[in-house]
Amino acid sequence: MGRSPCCDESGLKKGPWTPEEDEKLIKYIQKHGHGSWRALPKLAGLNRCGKSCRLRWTNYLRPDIKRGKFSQEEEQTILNLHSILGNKWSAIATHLPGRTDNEIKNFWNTHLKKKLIQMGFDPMTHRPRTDIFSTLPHLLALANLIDNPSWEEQAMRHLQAEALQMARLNQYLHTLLHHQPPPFPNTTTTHVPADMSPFNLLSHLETPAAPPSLPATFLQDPLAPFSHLPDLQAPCSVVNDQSSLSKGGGVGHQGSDFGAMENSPGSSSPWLRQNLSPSPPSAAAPLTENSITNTVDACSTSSYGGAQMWSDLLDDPIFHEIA
DNA sequence: AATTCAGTCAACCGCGATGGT
DNA sequence: GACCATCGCGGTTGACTGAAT
Repeated sequence: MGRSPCCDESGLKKGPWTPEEDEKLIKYIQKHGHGSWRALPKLAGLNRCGKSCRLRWTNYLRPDIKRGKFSQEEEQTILNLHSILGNKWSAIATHLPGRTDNEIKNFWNTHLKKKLIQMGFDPMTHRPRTDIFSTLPHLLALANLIDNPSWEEQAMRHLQAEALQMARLNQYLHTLLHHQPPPFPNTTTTHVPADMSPFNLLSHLETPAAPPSLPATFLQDPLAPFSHLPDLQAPCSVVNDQSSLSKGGGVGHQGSDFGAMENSPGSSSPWLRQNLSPSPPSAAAPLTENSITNTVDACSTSSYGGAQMWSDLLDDPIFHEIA
């Protein structure tokens, strides 16, 4: 339980590593493996603490480390995983081969976080921000509407776009419900069919077909269909499954992801995903009146994050003003 | 050319978790 | 069960670099 004293020891070198130190560390680990990190520096002839050696190896010297810019795919994967896992950088890193948790964390803090903020999303919850600053885009949009002679048309488009999000959310929930959850004897070792992965399900949301109404039992207790699953609260099984997501979606997640979807701050990732997609919502297939009605009914009563989105929307005076 | 500023990223720090005795 | 050593994680810092002034 106690803290490691290694970094408190005086006389040990700190700061940037020299090429000579790197070489010593690489040669030693290649020959002997790292074994005990605490013992390693002495054995390798380094005047560093074990912690520093471990960090240098795992974040920089490891042979399988991928360098260079993050691809669009990697960026999307990070966004998706962060919406579910939060700041679990090591867990996210297990789904991005060759990337370190430190690298992903830095990329998040320097790029993705800002990107989300600029788009009006809370980077922690992945949901539209409701504070004073985030209403600015709304205000600007409203100003445009007032200035524009065809504001009714724009308002209708705005409403359609919002409703489209709800329709997709509804469809997503429906898809979740209609996949029979497999028996999970053990959450850490069991794989689920590919389609059970929330990310694979997300990919089904391309077409906003008229979503069916949700069963009343679901509206009362959305988690009930999954109540037999062990450990609904813990999203950590994602961490244990090294095979999913980044490897092309061939293998899915474990069942506890449902718990993660429900309990994690980022349960509105479909919403975010749509908003980050290159094509604007209004470019998608038209909504039917029925789908909008169903969506509003479902989302306003379910406990899924979408309900909160909807209630946020209803609480938004600007939304009312436009409507 | 010098200075300032902002962005990036390697490295450090502190804490909790884990495993051994 | 208590204690201790070690590991691993996430937050933060600070050096470095390139762009802007």
